[in-house]
Amino acid sequence: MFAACLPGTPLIQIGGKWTAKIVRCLEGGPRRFSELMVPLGGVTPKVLTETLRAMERDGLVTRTVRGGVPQRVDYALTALGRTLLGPMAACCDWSEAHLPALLDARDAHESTGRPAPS
Amino acid sequence: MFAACLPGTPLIQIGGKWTAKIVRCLEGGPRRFSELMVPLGGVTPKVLTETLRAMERDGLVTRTVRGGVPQRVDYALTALGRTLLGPMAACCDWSEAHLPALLDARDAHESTGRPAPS
DNA sequence: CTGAATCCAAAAGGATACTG
DNA sequence: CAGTATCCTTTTGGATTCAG
Repeated sequence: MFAACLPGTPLIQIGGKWTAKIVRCLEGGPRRFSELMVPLGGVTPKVLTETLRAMERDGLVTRTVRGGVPQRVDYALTALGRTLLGPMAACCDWSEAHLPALLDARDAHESTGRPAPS
Repeated sequence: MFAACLPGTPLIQIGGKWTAKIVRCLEGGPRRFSELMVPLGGVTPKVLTETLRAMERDGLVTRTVRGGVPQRVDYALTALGRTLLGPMAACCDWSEAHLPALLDARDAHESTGRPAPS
């Protein structure tokens, strides 16, 4: 979802489908596994685990196991992870401002360009 | 590569693997099909066509067929497409500043966390 | 030159069930 | 609660070939 679009380098894509939302969910402080599951809306534990592991590997989040009978694990942004908040905000601002226009264009194109796809 | 990460909306991903680089290639003005092929480094015509068609459908680029014996087609950013340059620059700045740190973290994690994956 | 057609491999994401 | 283990579907991107 987040492309490292340096002109001279091969294209690198950072993160998967859920990375952006996870970063925003962690913006306000550490969250538990289940506290991430719910607001993400329908992500499966397998995918959430994979994504969080990848982000941990990349130094974007920390994973803290806090024992106890109902096990508890906290995820939090690292300093590096917080540096993503800036560009992420730029993307969100763009979405709020221009995504409707993009979707309008998409609808319009489907109406004019291909009236009967049957 | 470009996630519309509004908190309340379902996640929408804008563009594919090459969208970011295409936008940057078009930043300086219209480009022809073959002028996009080369700097993108190894994209196949099929994928480039698909990506450009999607961007045209979304109102991000215009496609202008200029006849002639060697056929010529120009692609250019629309006003909407140019609004992407801002957030895109933020992403590129982030990449330049923090991508090395991310890759370092990735290497370090692979060394410490899993010494013998055989 | 531009791009459509076909076929294909890999990866991402998801459903479901089970474990410490 | 916080995952792990399997299996599966869909999507994406690519190689190759052919056409206007």
